[in-house]
Amino acid sequence: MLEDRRLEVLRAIVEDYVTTHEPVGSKALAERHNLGVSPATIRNDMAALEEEGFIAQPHTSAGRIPTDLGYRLFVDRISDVKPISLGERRAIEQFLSGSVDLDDVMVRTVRLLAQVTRQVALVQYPSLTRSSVRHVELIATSTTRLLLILIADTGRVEQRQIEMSAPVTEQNLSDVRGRLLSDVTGKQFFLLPEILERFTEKCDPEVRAIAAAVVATLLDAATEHVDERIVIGGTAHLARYGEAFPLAIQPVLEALEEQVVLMRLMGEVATSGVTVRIGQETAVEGLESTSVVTTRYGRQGQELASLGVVGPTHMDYPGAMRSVQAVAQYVTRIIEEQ
Amino acid sequence: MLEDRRLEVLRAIVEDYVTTHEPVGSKALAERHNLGVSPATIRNDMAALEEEGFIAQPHTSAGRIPTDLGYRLFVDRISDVKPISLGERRAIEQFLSGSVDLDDVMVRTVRLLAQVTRQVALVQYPSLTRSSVRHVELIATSTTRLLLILIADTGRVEQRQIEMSAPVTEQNLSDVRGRLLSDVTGKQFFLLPEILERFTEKCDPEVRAIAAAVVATLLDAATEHVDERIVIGGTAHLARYGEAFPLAIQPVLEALEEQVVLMRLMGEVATSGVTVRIGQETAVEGLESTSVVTTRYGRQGQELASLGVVGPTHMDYPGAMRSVQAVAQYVTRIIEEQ
DNA sequence: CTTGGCACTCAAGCAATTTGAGTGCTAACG
DNA sequence: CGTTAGCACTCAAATTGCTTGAGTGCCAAG
Repeated sequence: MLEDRRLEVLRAIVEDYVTTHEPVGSKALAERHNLGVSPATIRNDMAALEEEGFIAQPHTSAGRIPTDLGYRLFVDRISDVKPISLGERRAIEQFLSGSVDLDDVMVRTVRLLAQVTRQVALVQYPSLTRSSVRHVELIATSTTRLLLILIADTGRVEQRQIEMSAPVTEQNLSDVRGRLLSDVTGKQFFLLPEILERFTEKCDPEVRAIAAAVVATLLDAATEHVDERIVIGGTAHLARYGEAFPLAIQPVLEALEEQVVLMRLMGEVATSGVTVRIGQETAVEGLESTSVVTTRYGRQGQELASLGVVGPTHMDYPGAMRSVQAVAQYVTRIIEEQ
Repeated sequence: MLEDRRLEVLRAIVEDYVTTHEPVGSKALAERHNLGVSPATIRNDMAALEEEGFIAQPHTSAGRIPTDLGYRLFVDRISDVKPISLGERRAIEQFLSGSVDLDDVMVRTVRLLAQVTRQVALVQYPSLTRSSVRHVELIATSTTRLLLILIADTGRVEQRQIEMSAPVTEQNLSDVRGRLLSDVTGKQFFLLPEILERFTEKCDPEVRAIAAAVVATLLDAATEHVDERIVIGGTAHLARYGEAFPLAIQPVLEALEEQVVLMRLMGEVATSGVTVRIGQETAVEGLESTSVVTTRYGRQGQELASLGVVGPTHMDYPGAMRSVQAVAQYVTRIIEEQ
């Protein structure tokens, strides 16, 4: 009972602080939320919450603001994530429909997410390793130059140049292409190393050089740095929290330009549900005063990649979680159509 | 003679202001640059320069800062662009070499440019219209679904889905593919509408449906929104000019997220040499207090696209022009190897 | 356990004052 | 005529002292 009210007080503090961005005092709380008790009682609760580390005072004569721990508790136990409205569903659907290719889907998604959450949005390209080969194409662009094109069932396309030391005949190329196609089409990318292990040996001696080069390039293209493509959008929203806040934007922008950081943010995500990392939990230098809300997208049990938003720790968590989840659902659907 | 010294004074003011970011006074000028005259004389020159609109005073008791017009004069008549050092050449070369595909080249270039200029960098993908068809591939991913892949000689790849209402046989597809390949390979993209005008008619009646769909999609992919891909990097540098300056970063970030704005910045560029647009000259809302330094890249007379940097009007123009030009040269070289 | 009362703290805002960098003007100089 | 020293003047920015009031913690009464 008493515990319950304390949580209510914390919720009220978080909600108020998120909207006003100013420390909230006991009086303001009593007025704005009908907690049914006087400011003095709220002060007692606040003292307890502060003792437990959920809220803090910037200075003696100020109100309280939630700590990272406070936000954590709020997210875990207090907030309820409402489903998005029909209007929002429609808006998302409309925004994402009519994409011409995967790049287009990614760009639209990141814009959409940035717009609805009013935060910085991140969208990772569908993982190659987790998808299957739709098609492989092998083209001679000159007698000694080949172009290998990989197409995944997500619509993702990778291409690599191959330089051959000896000229290649169309006949030989066609031979390799045919074998390759029948071996790998429809297979999952992560199985390719195994599948192609004996590919070269099984070829006629005269095409072995080609086969070897192609297999090497293909495996390289299918595994190397391949899940690293991430699109960012909405960075302008960072500037909104002008300088008033401990959120200095330079380190944040810097962190978001680091591939390693992005990979960490998008990679370490629970396979189901929405992941929220608050402040220090991001474990990234420069993002100490931001929170990251992410989720995976792609068919259940076979998630392709992650998407999410980055914002100040005093963000609207329920709203962000809601939007991230909804967008992930729609992207999943769109990608499956590709 | 007298005119000469005035220009020297302007140069000194620009150089000092660019490094210190503070209004410069007559005394400081006399000390730091050996102009051979006393502060009083410099004051007279400054009064004249102010009269002509090249410099201004933020307030009565402050030094002078260059106006946009002042920077203009500085860029046009005063600054000399030194060639880059051997070390820098090496660094650029090393940074760009070893790219695996076009996307990689673009990403590396934008990072490089942002790093050396310490500004926001913009790099536009090579224009399709200005390049030629290296290869076209047409693949059935199901009986009624085709995938069209366009490969330009710049290494750029575009792909589109085609939905057919009736099933397509491999035979018919192969027929269309063969005709298409022999018609368009090696041709410049902007000639395609003309070249393919009668393509469908010339086909056998039974493949006309396919031909029509393919031609329509191909022309669409080759012309529609196709030069709009621009990569941005180094936005963190914007935050460096903290809030101290009239350069509020939010409008700048917002502008840089607008496709239309980017196109305008990258599009309206002289075909040769480095273009500098200062302050208002950018003609973009939100970029009034920034300057844009751009140049085209790609073989002379057949430039493929633009690249450049965006920074505060009080930027190091000679340095930026130098770097932009040097990077453009190297990118041209790299792209030709692709 | 709750609440009104009250003394206490301290950031933030305001006004008054000082400081000094930088200017424009004038008169003298070569 | 261009240059320069001298000097009065201006005004942003920094410093200081003061006031205000939001918000607190604690205590005693309900």
